[in-house]
Amino acid sequence: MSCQVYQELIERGLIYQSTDAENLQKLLEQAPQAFYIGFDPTADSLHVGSLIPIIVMMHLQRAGHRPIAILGGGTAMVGDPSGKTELRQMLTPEKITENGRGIAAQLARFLDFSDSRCRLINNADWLSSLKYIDFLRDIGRHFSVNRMLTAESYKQRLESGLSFIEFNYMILQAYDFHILCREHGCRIQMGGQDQWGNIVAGIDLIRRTQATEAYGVTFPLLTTSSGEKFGKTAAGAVWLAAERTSVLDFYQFWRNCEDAEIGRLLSFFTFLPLAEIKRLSALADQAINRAKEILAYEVTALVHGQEAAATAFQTAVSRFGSADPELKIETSSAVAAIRIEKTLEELPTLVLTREELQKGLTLVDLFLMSGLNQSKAQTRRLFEQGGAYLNEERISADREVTEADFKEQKVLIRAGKKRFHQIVLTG
RNA sequence: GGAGAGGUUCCCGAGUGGUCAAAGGGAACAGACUGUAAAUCUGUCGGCAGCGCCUUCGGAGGUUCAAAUCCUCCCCUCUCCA
Repeated sequence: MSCQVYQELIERGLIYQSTDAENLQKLLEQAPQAFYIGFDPTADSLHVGSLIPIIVMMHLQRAGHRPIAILGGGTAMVGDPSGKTELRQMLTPEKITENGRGIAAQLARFLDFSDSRCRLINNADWLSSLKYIDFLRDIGRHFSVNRMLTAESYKQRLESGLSFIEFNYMILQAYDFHILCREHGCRIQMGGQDQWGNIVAGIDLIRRTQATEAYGVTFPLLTTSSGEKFGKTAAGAVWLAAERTSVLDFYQFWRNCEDAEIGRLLSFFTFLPLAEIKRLSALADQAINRAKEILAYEVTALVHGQEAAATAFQTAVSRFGSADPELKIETSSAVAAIRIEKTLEELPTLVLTREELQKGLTLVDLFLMSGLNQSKAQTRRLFEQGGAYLNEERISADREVTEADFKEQKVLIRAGKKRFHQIVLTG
């Protein structure tokens, strides 16, 4: 097993803070360790925000450690106040189970679940059957309310309001850690920066109940330059599921990152060697676009596979041009091997039948159906502002769409410079 | 339980009877400039069969020619007291 993982994680900037770094590193170097990260089943797909925990799990699993992904089926019934300004809406148990299935399927793409090398456990298994009085006596007595109130996550909420149910979240998460430590020998918990208080609470609990030293690690919180949460676009969150965010949109999300972010994003989200990342992120002016292509390709390949990533790359290149057509910039990324075929384009597509067309469709309808716009008013505005194109010709006013618009059964519509959709006619 | 403050369009936040689809800022979208970047500038930013209609200012009623603005009840949040 590799002894360097912890160091590697630090160098990649993936570690924001940790308890007792020295001993934690020793622990990781001595023997394979079980560690856990929790995932909230708030949707049936993960989004790019969950990618950091996943990547860290991959790093550690590759180094021989045993990841445990905890599906927060039990804790989702309560709602974590950390990093949130108000009470989250509660999910039904059915929805949580359903979402859990989707998340489990996605995790399987990143982690090796064979021979119990990675486990997925739902904390509802032990949380939902808890007896209140027993729990208070066995676990609750170990918690000091005075101490809990000093947690940063609660401090914020003390100003805006915190309900008792949320106040209990920390205890439940600590209890998860306690159970995992006892039942699975898991002594390390990791999570986002906002999880620090919850993690430390678990460590304290384990020390008291099991006289065992446990460790915690948090990841940095990624934000955009304007302080927004990373991974949000006009269309909403960037999802890992292709049905929710098309592969091309996913690729473009990374391709359009800011210059200043490229180094961090490469080291967080790709497995390229650090030396290479350093070199790529030092590229100046237009050359930095190659680094963005590499980033976009690598992350897309990780999430959607090499083939889909290559297609997205070629589509983008044939649309916008290549950042490094002569391949002058060295990289170990597989993107370097992709031959650029001028005509290859696979755009998000909407299939339309002849009957539908003959019933009468306007340009506005087309933009709406493609999902490029949310309302007719929004689409008309786009037309007025000169941001709408049909087959690369600017649309100045709405009109009926006819078969004459279709070339080889296809039309291309475009909103702004970067958003495309293709409509294919059948039947 | 008592006293006070408050719930406004994606977010923050003005608005106390008509001129309010609701100031201002942020985010977002489009255009210009560029490198599919940043910054900047300009425009837009509830919906619809577009100069008119419909829905919106915590919820339900009411007063009025007319309500986000007044009244009643209810729900929720905060502060202080018990």
